[in-house]
Amino acid sequence: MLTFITREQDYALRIVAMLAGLNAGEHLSIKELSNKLLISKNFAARIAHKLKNAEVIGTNQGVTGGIFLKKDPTQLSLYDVLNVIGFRSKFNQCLDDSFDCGLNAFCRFHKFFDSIEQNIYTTLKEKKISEFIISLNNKTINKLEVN
Amino acid sequence: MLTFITREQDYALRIVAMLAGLNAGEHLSIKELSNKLLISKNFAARIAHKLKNAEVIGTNQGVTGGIFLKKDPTQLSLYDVLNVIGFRSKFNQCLDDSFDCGLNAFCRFHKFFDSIEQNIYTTLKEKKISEFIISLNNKTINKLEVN
DNA sequence: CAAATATATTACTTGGTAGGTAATGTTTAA
DNA sequence: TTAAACATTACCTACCAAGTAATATATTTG
Repeated sequence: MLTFITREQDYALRIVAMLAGLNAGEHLSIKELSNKLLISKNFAARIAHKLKNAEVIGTNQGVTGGIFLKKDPTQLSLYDVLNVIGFRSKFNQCLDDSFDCGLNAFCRFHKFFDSIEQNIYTTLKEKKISEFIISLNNKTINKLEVN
Repeated sequence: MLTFITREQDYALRIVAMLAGLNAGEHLSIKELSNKLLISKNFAARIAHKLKNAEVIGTNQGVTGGIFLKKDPTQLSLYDVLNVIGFRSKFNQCLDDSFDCGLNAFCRFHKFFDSIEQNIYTTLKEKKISEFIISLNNKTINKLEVN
């Protein structure tokens, strides 16, 4: 099954959405986050590292360490987060710059696919993380949490 | 790079769009189609076979054989064609029925992704092949054609 | 200062599959 | 009969999403 966003990108969104629910000055360990969000700790750590490099989150090392949101969640779009994880999905391969399909720009499919893709990207840029906050104490997690 | 539609599905659209440009009673050989549309002959034949099984196209065997559109192109949607080639793309894996993401239906990302996906599918069902006809003699093909 | 526990970083594995190739059969017009 | 069309299936293979593993480094705390 093809998807437009990867698991890794999806996880990044979840992580940021949960950090957005913290109060100022608070942080969360990757261990706790990964348990709550059902992501492997190693995978979550790698994602966190990318988010840190992009300065979307900040990190504290050491025994009481953790990660926290660095950007304003009302200004941080879903696209911004996806982009950190290498978002480069295309609706159709012909929309990729490096792709020469042989049928030139007069192809009507090309134009149509392009308009769909632009709608998607526009929407992802409009929607901000603040609209998707995941509460630490929410009851929506239905799997056993490991301590 | 992730895409929402596969090469094979894209090729199927092109083939049907070119057949839609024929006059009643005309047909085209797979060899000629595959040359015009820059698809390998074997690959095109496999796609044509699927389209025939779904009764989207008809075929004539033998030395003067070829394939032709069987459905009314003003009624045949892009979705119809894609579906023949196993279209089951999802915007995000969490939208797949068989996927349990652990965060339940209250997840706001899920609802948001679902709305995007519904928009895409609705659009693909609304758009008909007749809007995308590829002319046999068009000048949009810029690669050398093999005989 | 040593132990515990956090993040940092990179290397490796693996399962699935998109995309294409190859080979052989069957049909039909000339 | 032969050439050329479609029919059908088997196979290949390169890529990569997704996850695992291992080790290094930082920091608090008793």
